[in-house]
Amino acid sequence: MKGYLWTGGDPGSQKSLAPPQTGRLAPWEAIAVEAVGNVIEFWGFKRNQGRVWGLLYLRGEPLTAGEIERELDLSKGGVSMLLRDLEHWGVIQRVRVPQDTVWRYAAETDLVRMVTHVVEEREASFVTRIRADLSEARRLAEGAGGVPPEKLRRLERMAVLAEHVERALRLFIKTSRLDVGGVLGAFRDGALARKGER
Amino acid sequence: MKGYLWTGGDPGSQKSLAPPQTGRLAPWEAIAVEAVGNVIEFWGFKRNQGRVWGLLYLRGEPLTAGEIERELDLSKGGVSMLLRDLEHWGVIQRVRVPQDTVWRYAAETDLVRMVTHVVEEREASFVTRIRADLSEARRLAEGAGGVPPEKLRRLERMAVLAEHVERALRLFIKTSRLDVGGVLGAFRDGALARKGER
DNA sequence: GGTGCGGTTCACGCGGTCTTGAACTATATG
DNA sequence: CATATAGTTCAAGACCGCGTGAACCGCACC
Repeated sequence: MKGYLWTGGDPGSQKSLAPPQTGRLAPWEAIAVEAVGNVIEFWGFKRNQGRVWGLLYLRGEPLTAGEIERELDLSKGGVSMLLRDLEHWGVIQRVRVPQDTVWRYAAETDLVRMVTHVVEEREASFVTRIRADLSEARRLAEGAGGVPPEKLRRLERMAVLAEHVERALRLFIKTSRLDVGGVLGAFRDGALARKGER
Repeated sequence: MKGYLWTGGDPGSQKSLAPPQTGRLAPWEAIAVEAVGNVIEFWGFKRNQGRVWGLLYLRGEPLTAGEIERELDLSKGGVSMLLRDLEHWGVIQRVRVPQDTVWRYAAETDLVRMVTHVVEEREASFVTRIRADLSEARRLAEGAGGVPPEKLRRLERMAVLAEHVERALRLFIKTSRLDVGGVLGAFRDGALARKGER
């Protein structure tokens, strides 16, 4: 389950060094983190990737893998992999505190941009694949001979449909991007006074 | 209970190639059917639901459950359930051929409408859920006291983000609908004399 | 060197989803 | 009524993705 972080020492000797409270998440934190988890899962990523990002974002300050592991009740290995993915996608950042040796992780604020980016890529390749399949089918059908022309027409219509769906999708991604551009302004962290940036 | 008479179109097309030539799918059919399966799965439905619809659409004439079972190599029970779902969503139609006792199933042409509809429903309830969670978290956090105001602001920003995403989504669904409206015109079957009601 | 700890990798197992196949219902036919 | 065939339901099992936890790596400090 959890633990494994604790294996070495007795629980009593918690280093006062880092974590203020080793306790669980505050209820409101738990709810918010869970919400992010749901969203991210909905978009086709792993739920825990969302939870990790959510925690990092809510806390605002960089956390260590160990802290994340404890707060979200994940395994050491799991946290490692999740962090790797998130960093790879550029939605979290690995930071080093001056005279500390451990890595800490901080949330980038453009989660959304990353999501749209990855989704876009996924979508695009997927859609092209579909269209390729459909035209392949059409080629075969035409070459085969003996295929009633009205069936060919059906195939053709499917291809048209696919194209239209593709267009709608691209449009969505674009608008989502733009729409989110506005959000990022408000969303972007940093100076409290800074508003309406970009 | 449900179902309509198959006031079938031109008998000529029916007998030419239609007779239970129950071999395997033609290669081009297989490819096309598979493509539909992929699409539908991508949208969060079962792959086989897409394959069944695709087959029915390509064939253009109503097929029996047995034929579907054979062509797509599915189990009897599975076909039954798949057909039930598809019919329930209104993307296939149950038809009865005059002096025959078995049910046959024909593809409606508005697969896309159904997809956007179901997706819309799913999306909508999902998004509202998320927003409810976030405001709940915010309520709790405010009530708890001792929560740094800047954390409250983070929560708030997440809620804003959620709203924006929601807006983008609705927009997508709407445009997709419209976009597809055009498609349906071309997509709608003209080859067979079909009683289009709805 | 050795010990401790942060970090990574990966085989295994759990949990959830989809499919199967058999039991069962319903309906027609002689 | 017996028989056959279409259709439905559901428990059992195949399948697959994810997270776990142990083994492993590497660095720091003693």
